[in-house]
Order: sequence, then C-alpha cells, then structure tokens
Amino acid sequence: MGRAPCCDKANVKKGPWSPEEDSKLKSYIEQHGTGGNWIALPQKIGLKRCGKSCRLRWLNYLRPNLKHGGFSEEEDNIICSLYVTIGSRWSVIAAQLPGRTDNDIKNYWNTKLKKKLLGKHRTNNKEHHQQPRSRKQASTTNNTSVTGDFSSSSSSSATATYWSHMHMPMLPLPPPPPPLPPLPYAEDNNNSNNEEPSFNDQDSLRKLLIKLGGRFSNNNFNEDYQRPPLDDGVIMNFHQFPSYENHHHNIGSSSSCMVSANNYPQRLDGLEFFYGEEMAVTNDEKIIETGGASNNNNEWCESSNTTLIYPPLHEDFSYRTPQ
DNA sequence: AACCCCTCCAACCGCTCGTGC
DNA sequence: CGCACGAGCGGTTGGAGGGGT
Repeated sequence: MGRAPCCDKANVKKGPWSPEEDSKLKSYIEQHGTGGNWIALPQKIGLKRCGKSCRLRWLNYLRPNLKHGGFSEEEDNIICSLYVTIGSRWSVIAAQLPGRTDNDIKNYWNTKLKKKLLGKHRTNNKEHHQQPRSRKQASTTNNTSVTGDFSSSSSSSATATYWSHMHMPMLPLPPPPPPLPPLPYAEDNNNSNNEEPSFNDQDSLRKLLIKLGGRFSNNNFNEDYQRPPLDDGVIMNFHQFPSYENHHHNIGSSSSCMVSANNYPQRLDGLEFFYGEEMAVTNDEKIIETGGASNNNNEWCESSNTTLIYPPLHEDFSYRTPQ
C-alpha cells in the first residue's frame, strides 16, 4: 500500500512547460497568489499539471528576480562553504543566495562546482598521473576520483591549492569534534570578548534555522543525529556564521559535522577531497567510524586549540541574516 | 556527415515533516 | 492519538545540445 498519488497522473501533463502554461501560471499567481494550496491551483487556472509541478515551475523558473546561470566566484565560495558546513541542504544554501533556487544550486554543485574541485585535484595529480588522451578517458578518470579514490595522491595539497584558488585560506583537515564540544564563544578564547549572540537555547537555534529556510524538527536534533542539543554540527556551524566577518575562526566547536564522529551520521558526500584522504582513509576509524572517541578527543582538543582556519565564505562576505 | 559520448538542467519522484481534523 | 493531506525537500532522471572522433 503506497501513498495515494497527489494528483490524477493519467490526466496530468508531464514534461517541459509551454510558454502558454508559463504565462497562465505566472499571471495567476501574480494576481492571486498561490492561495496556499498548490494542489488546487492547476484546476483553478485550467492547467493539466500536478500541483507539485506548478509549485516547482514557479519556484524554480517563473518567480520574479530569479537568476539563472552565471554563478559568481563569490557565490561559488558561499556554496562551497555552506556545503562543507551543512551538507546538501540546498534550500538553506539557496536562502543565502538571493535569486538562486535550491534546484539551481543543486544542479550547479553536481555538474560544475564538484567537478571544479575535482579538476583542481586532478590538476595537482598531473605530475603523478598520465593524463587521459580522450574526453572519455578523462571522464573515466574523473569518475574514479568521484568515488573517492585518492589513494595515490596527496589530496591535502590539492585541497590547499583549491582553496587558495578560490581565494580562501586553506580548509584545514578538520579533526573530529568532541562528543561534547565547548559552547561557542563561551569557551573560545578568541571570542572571549565577543559580543556575538550565543545561541545557547535550542529554541533560538531552531528559529534561526527555520528562518534560514530549513526544516529542523526536534527529531533532527535528538533523533536523526542522536546527539544532545547544542552539540556541534549544523547548529554550531550556524553559530559561526556571524563571525565569518572575522575571517579566522577557531574550529574547536565547528565544522566537520559531515565528518563528525561519535556514531553520528557521517556525510562526506564525495567531499573527501575537502578533508583529505587521511581523514577518510587513514584515520577512518577516528573519523568515519568513530565508535570510541575517547582517545581521539584529546587529539581533537589539541587540534582545536591550534590556529585552525575555517574557510570563510569570501573576503567580502558577511553573513546575511534573512529578513 | 554521422555517430557517439558527455554535460547540463528542467522536471519528476519519493520521502519526510507539519498541520488540521 | 492517529490518520490524511499538502508542502517542501533532496535525489534522480531524461532529453536537448554540444563537442570529439
């Protein structure tokens, strides 16, 4: 027993939208709004489309002030930084890029940005690997990289090169976070005088995240990640955003939620190259499968007290609080 | 010129979450 | 409390277009 379909698939048109459909949908929404009911909307305007399809078309294409293509370097930086920080929460990332849709960013990431990074990586491997002669071979090589096979190269140097190419300080190899990381600002010496708000209450955090466009139920905190509230990961990362303006960050309580430890979901998502192979392979037990993290905590703490530089979004980037 | 392969992106699909009853 | 339904999200797909051989 599957879930009932959202619409009568037999009487619903699929595929590319015609200009007529576009104009119908656009003019209706501009005049009446969506009415809060996408399912009913296509019927109202006589479109043989699924409500979901209408919604998608509006959000991704017809909505005013949308930008298509032509991602700037700054946008690249923002996307990369946010992806490293929060993973594939495209809607949250899109919320930081006015005029961009989650679908756009997702496509851009999957088709270009990821390859851009991998390309950088491959460039650095040139000295060690014969370059493929044909496009097909190149693609094969590329695919191999995608799967995380960096076994014969120094991915950390590639990573450094990439970030420098992106006008960013090098993304460090983030050590695994402690099970109970220090609260941001409170324990961060660099921020001891910091006036930044410390979102020590879960509700504020949640509101902030919701404001940013994410959907963060309590489950996300307590069940999905099986971690106590105010742990690192997404939450801590958002703590840090305001201080992006400072460009340098102590990573002690930050980042690496995707390569987090302590039995929480690990999300390298093909981004091993961000962290270096050592993270994903050599230290796999620490990083990827950290069941017992006790010993590693020390390493983490030591590391986190050194000057670790979190990749800022951009020289000029300052965190925009959504309206 | 024809074919093959790859890239890109719009659109679809299935799932989760929130909400109302 | 549980169910149904709509909204929203992220992953995936399919086709158009372009480049290489």
